Amino acid sequence: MTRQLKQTEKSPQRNVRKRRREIVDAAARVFAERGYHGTSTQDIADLLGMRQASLYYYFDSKETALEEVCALGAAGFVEKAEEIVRNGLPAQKRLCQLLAAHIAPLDHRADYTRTFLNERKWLPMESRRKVGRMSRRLEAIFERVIREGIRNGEFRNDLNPRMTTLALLGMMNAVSTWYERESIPLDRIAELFGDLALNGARNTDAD
Amino acid sequence: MTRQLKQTEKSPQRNVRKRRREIVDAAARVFAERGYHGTSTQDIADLLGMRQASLYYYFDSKETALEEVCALGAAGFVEKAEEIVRNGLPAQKRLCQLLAAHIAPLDHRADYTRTFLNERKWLPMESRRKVGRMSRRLEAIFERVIREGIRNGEFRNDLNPRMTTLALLGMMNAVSTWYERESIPLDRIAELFGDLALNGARNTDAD
DNA sequence: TGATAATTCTATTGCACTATAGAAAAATAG
DNA sequence: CTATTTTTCTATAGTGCAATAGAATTATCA
Repeated sequence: MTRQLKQTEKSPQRNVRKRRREIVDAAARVFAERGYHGTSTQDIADLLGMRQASLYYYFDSKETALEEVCALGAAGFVEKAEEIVRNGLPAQKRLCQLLAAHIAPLDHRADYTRTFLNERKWLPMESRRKVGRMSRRLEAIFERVIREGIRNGEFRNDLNPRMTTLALLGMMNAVSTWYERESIPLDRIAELFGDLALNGARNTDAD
Repeated sequence: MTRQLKQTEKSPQRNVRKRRREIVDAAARVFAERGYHGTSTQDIADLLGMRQASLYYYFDSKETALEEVCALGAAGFVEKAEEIVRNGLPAQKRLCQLLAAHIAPLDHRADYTRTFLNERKWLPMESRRKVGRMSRRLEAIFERVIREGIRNGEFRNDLNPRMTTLALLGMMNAVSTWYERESIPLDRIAELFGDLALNGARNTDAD
């Protein structure tokens, strides 16, 4: 009896997990659309056809839902990047892969990534620091690839790894703000951005 | 008498304009800090040491204050750019000047530019379209300089002017999110970003 | 089926917020 | 000094919101 109860409390049933995830999905959608402060828990419930108060069976607070959305959003960026950084390819190639991998979730996980990018600043201290650490992990990956490229001569040795990282991430993150308006496929964006980052705009054929 | 009254209504006294501007300044500050939906009119009043209701002597609504902040924020970006685009210098030089001019207000008008960049999406239709037009004017300036650079051979002819513009603006706008943390002067950022945009990361001295 | 647990519901509390009304106070002008 | 205008104030209406309490419903399982 005690065991049964404990198990129920500690590891929620499959159905609870599933429903919880549906709610997080809905939250991500409205948070991305109207911002955290601009959405009411009623908005989330409406999207699911359930009552506002019923949400509190799954979440302690609106803030908790934001934490979950942001954590998933951040994870979507970091996971693939950690794979790429270790794959042993040339730094140029890895950098392009990092750019492509960073753009991808801006599309197929748009609600999560947009919420992570724009709304994480409203998280309470503790969880804000947590997603902050994930951000820094991602930045460190970019910096590491750039440093390795400089060391082995693929990249210019006067490159500032930190600023280059921030420039590239800013360039990529902004995609989420305009790519719905601009009719251009994501892989083409990745291609063009990779080329711009590696070669710049200047025409080197000129005399 | 009628003349006197009309004058009072149509062109507010110097003091009214001045006080109005103080309120807009305060609004910009809290909007930038806590977001539009995250700030109350009480927050704005607190910053000025006045009563919340007194704000309504100068503004019809919180929304009106946001409109004014965003309009000023947008103007700060466009004005200098329109000067630069016509100055007849080589496209490479003009592009670097555009980048530097775009970074500048992110510092000395930080509250206005951050509010413009992050909060304009909450504006009502009409004024959102108005600041949208200003954004497009700025983008058009970047695109024009890039096209001119391609035509005269300064830039690679396979450059995509639209995507390059969006890449560069994204890169620059992101500065507002991190430059307070990173201890690096703005002119150095402009220098590094200009160099990256023109020359890319690749080491062209390598064999 | 009937008992127990899981899930969703109705109803409500209490608070924070925008905006308005009109009085009070301060500034300005005759 | 008095009258008038400008500015700020107090007080409050009205709304929307997050969160809680506890009843009703639905699912699970012996």
